[in-house]
Amino acid sequence: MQQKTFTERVIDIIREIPPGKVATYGGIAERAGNPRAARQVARVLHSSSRKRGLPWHRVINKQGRIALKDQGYERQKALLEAEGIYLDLKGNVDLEEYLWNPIGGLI
DNA sequence: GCCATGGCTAGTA
DNA sequence: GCCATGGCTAGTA
Repeated sequence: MQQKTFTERVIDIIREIPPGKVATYGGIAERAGNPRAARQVARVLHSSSRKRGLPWHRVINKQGRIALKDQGYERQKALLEAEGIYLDLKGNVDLEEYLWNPIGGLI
């Protein structure tokens, strides 16, 4: 029986983030089994969100901010707003309101 | 093996 | 500083 790799678990988790909610790099890494592998989540997003069709835009940093810059920032912001997520003037998302809580959602 | 990568982050000066 | 991958290199058989 083959265990899933860290990367596979990360991908599965990202897939589960529901529309209108967001998750953080660190939070995803933690759920996937390694709280310190946040950068790994970023790498996965960068390398396979296109081919795997992941909802990459629903992943932001722990400060509630979009990590991308320039065009990437604009694209992500537009996609989040299209799902009803509000970003303030500084581009901050209120994690209290929008952070996905997988516990409640899976029970 | 070694090294770069990468959309991070906890914890200092 | 952290760390899971992928790619590339040296050094054996």
